Amino acid sequence: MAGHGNVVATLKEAGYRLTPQRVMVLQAIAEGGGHQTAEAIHREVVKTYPYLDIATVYRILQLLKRLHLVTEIDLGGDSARYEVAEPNKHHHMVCRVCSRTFDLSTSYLEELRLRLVNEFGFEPDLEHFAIGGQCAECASG
Amino acid sequence: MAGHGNVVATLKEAGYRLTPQRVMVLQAIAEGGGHQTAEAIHREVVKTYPYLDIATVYRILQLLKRLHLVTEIDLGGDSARYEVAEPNKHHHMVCRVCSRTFDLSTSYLEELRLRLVNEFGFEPDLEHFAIGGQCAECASG
DNA sequence: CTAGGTGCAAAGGGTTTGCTACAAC
DNA sequence: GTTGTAGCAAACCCTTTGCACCTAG
Repeated sequence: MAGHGNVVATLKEAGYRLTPQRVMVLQAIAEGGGHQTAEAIHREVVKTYPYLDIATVYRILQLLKRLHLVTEIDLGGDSARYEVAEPNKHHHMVCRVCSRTFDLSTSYLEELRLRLVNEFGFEPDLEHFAIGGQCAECASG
Repeated sequence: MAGHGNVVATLKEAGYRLTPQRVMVLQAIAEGGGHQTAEAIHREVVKTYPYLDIATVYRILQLLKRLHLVTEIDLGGDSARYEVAEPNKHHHMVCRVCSRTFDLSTSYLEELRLRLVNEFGFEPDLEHFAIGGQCAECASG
């Protein structure tokens, strides 16, 4: 897998250490494909490194979230799920007043999508999505 | 407040008892206005009836949810919030294959709205919302 | 009367935190 | 050598559950 160089670079630039645990967690998220729970990630890594603690997984996930390397999807009921962040994929919020557009990470709509699929079996088209509304500046001004 | 008759009727029809606790919880939700947590509801009722247990609040909320009298909104991070269900207000899912439309409770988009407001200060226009996609039947058929 | 509901207390599950030893740099 | 991290265990928070008593119908 290429692209891991980015992760390493991002970690180092931010002054974080590249530990085996972080590499393994990152691999597990990437290889797992979809949206995985912290527990699933832990279960996967433990196969090859039995000492990894679930608390460490949570700390790493927080870190990766903060660095925008992974995205958290949390529907409330069960545990949160994590996926590799795809920086290019996003939707838009369009202000009806000033017409400016703001990026909106796919994860926001991913939560909605997951619920529609799970609860209704309805697979929404969310490819080119834009939400109209009023931005913070125009609302306060 | 009129409309409480509906609630009483719904409870009785379903074979449930009308207890003071249920009335008080329902009142607290209605009067609280927005989306309240179980703890906030409990805090409110306890002012006039100090014996109400938080577990009872949760049990009543589950019941009201099951009867579609209140709606649960759960963003994952903090505790779930509850609001009176407004049966008339809903959005639509439109199947791109069969063109049928399916009702979508406002609570689904309410979660999205809350996140956009909280995290970006962006107030989305979600009045007449329709989501395109493919329904369960057309996806399996 | 009698099923269903409440209060109390304790358990549960996911997530976070304090601390000491350890490893990346 | 420093300082951030991992492992461990315990705490945390919200929510659920078991059980004996009580109350709405």
